[in-house]
Amino acid sequence: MKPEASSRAASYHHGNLPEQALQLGLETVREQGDTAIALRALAKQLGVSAPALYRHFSDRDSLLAELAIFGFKALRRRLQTVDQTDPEQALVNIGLVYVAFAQDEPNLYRLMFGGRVLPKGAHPGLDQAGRDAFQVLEDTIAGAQSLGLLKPLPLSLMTAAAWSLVHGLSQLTIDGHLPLADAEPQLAEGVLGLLLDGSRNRHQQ
Amino acid sequence: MKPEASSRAASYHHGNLPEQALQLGLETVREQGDTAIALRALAKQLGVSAPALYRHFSDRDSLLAELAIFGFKALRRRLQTVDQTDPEQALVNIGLVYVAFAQDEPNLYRLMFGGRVLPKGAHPGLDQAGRDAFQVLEDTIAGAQSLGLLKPLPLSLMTAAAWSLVHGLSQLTIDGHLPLADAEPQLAEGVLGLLLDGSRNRHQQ
DNA sequence: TGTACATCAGTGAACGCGCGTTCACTGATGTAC
DNA sequence: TGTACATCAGTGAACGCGCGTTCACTGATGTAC
Repeated sequence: MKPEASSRAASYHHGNLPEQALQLGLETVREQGDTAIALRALAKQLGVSAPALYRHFSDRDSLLAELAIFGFKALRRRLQTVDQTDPEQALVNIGLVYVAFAQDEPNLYRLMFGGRVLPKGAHPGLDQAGRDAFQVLEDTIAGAQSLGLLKPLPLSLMTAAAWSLVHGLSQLTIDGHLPLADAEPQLAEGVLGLLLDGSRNRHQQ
Repeated sequence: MKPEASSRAASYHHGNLPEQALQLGLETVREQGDTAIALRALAKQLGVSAPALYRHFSDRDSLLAELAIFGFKALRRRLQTVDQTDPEQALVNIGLVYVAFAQDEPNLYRLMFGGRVLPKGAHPGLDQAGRDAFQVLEDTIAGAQSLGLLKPLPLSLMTAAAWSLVHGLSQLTIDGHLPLADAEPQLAEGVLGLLLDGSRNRHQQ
């Protein structure tokens, strides 16, 4: 058992370097974006030599990947808070929650979907975390579709449309191209409503 | 008049350094992304000293901004090629052209919408170029709306929805999260169709 | 047409910087018997 | 309970690097008269 693992750091053996490195890395990303992450600077702030980090992260990209994984897990958790009892409401709400996440965590969201950083496939854990988050969205749509609420089009098409819309709206708002949610709170709802109207099965009932 | 401006460079006075720097910068972005842009490296490749570039660009960011402006102008030009005679067809086509542009120029598109690079407002010319491109999209929607083809909702809402969708679809495909256009050519059309259906004025005629 | 001068567009050298990463190492911990 | 040993998690020093940017400068060009 680790001696007082969480409270005070041991002198030589640090005890929870990886956790603290990720924690500090997360704060750095949040405040200054992913380009501000530097292993040397991180180590210095943690009071540890730079090579020590290489015990726990094979290189800078791996640390960034772990931060992105953390982001996807957080996103997934947020998406899972959406009440699924009313499938149609759930569709709108999951979109709103998605966009709200991006707006709460702009820099983390940019890292997750940076594109420049870490080509897909380089970090299997990252790809999986992304798929896991995406899965919640897809399940919600599949649920509504199985009840006949949505057009009988391929699920992949419906989810691609929904994901594109919320992702685009997220990016454009956090980059200042469109007004933020708190500036125009009904924007996201209106936008989602348009897509939902187009996805609805009108021949039903 | 400049002596043989386009053909051969003068020995001391270069003649068209800024143009060549942008040209080479553009190639670099296209091939390696915006993070690969370095003024010193650029100067070296152009056979010129690094400080020479500072005659024409106040700093690295200004050069990046000019490349992004070029990108927005190119996008605008592409969007303007869309035939506007049938307003409804134009809506779909402008979306397809938008996404095709991003897929043809992934790294340039990422620079234009990077978010990390150059906070909005820092480069007035860049913001203007972005608005100019966006304007073509908005005009197309306004045209269709004025004919009563679309729901009588605020234009800003309709354009936000359309832009979000095409932007999101662009980003997700160029980053490998969704299949590319040539892998699944009908995806973009289907996605756009869903939004269009939701935007149509059903009480008309 | 010629000349003085301002301006423009380059130059080489240097500043100061922090970066990622590797190396050979040492101190601390865990484990088998 | 004690000891030998493997393993783990740190260390300081160094490599090699290219970066953005500033400085004082010089060569080339354009212009007024």
